[in-house]
Amino acid sequence: MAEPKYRQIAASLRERIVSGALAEGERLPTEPQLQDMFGVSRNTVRDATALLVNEGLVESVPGRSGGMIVRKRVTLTFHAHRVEMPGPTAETDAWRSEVEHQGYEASQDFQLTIEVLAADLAERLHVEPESAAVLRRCVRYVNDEPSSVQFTFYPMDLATEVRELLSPTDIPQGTTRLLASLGYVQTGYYDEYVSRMPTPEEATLLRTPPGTPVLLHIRTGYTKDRPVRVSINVFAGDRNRIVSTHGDPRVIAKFRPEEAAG
Amino acid sequence: MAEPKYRQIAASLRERIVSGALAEGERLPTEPQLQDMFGVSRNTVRDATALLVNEGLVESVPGRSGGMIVRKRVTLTFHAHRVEMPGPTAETDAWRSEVEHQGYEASQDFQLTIEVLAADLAERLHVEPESAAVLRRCVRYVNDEPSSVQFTFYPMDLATEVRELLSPTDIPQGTTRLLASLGYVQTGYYDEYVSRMPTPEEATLLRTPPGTPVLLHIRTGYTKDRPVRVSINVFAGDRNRIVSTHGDPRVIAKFRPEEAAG
DNA sequence: GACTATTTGTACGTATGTATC
DNA sequence: GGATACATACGTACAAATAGT
Repeated sequence: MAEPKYRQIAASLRERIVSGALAEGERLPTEPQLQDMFGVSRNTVRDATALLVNEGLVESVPGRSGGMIVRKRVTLTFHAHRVEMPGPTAETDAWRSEVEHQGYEASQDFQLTIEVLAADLAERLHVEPESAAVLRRCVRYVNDEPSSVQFTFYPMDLATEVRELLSPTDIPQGTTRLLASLGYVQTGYYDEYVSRMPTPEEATLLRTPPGTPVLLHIRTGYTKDRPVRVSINVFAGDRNRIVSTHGDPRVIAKFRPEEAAG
Repeated sequence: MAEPKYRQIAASLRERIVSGALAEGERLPTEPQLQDMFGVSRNTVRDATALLVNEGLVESVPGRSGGMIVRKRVTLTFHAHRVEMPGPTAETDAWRSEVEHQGYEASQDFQLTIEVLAADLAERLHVEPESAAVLRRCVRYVNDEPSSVQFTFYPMDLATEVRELLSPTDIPQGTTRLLASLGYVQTGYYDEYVSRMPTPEEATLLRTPPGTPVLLHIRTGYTKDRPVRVSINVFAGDRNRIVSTHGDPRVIAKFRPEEAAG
């Protein structure tokens, strides 16, 4: 057999989806219908649809008027450059204003804990592995749907200098600005971008359907003297993209005017 | 049933993997062994391992000494900031020197075609949809394994001005530098980062196992007068990360010395 | 090269459970 | 409750890939 039946069936359905013959939100034929159409058993049909689910193309909904549904995606744009580097462009609550500027409703859950640092995080912060750190965690919702989670780690010795970091509520002015006002001016940062499948915890938290990867943005911030924090943003890959601009701001404003606003 | 059997089995195996009890490259118990261990049918065992495969945790190898193997990942770092913005830091072949600096062997396949622009690309380039464009495509191999693909689109009218863009071979000095020497100096760019599951074509080209997402880096480059190109980098998510630094170079050099070199 | 043993892959059948309308 | 859809779980059989004899 050149190509297994279930792959042929998946290819046939995939073609109808990407070509637009099956639009977003539309239902695929039901399993019994697909059995008849392709002359195979139900299990073989399910092997085919499982492939599409894991590609993130369709989502299954049980029940009378359920079925395999072509997934739609509303993409929120997250501007990596707008949040940092103190100055006139830094905003009170950068993420919230981003979301609202794009016409959505923003909310977040904040939580503070003290954690033992994993080796890779300790390395980024230039502290001993197993050191303690303050973790400020923020689950972010767009239109009441979880969209991303941010984990920001501060070395413990910094938190003892800047006691506000231990405040168990969101800091309205932003921690970057707070630290700057106390002499910890961020003069540079190191950004990493990674894509992988979510852990089960992340999938539950972000309510990602099977076949949805996460996009990680890991930012290490430095003053002129030391690393001051590591921030890990975990984005549901089907609902977010990250944008960053470089070079002459007038040029960007000319060709991406929507970026200059907000 | 609170939690389905196949999910319980997957959770049990997952725990042994993430805890390190099952190290990278090691084999999971075989299907018959798992049937005995958990007292379930082979199909149920396969449902469990399929979950792990789609999470990118394990990979299946058929055959006598095959099995389900815990995946290992060698991560190549791609520096987004080192490639662009003409100046003393721009290198002859930025990607190649990156890879070799990290101790791997680099090679690439180059191909030039003329394409009709899709709507989203035409928008980025500020040209009419369905316009023609030059596509310079580069498949990049690390240690002879495909690692990423780069698609760079130049508007057709620019290619008629800069005929070298139509050369069907790699331009050693780099197209950014070539364009700059002809007066098309890149003064800014717009970066987008996206994570999604690969299309079957991408999965074949990059030889990604099931459960591996791709990481997309889309860069639109501008002179002071116009967009001059869109470059789409498709990275196999299990083998690549993208890094970008901002702010005072001395600070970065102090805390990430490995970034200053190479 | 032929053969065998082991392991995963494909494909079928059946039965029952759960969610939704 | 009844109808319809997907989800779970069992069983069976044979195919394909791989390593060793």
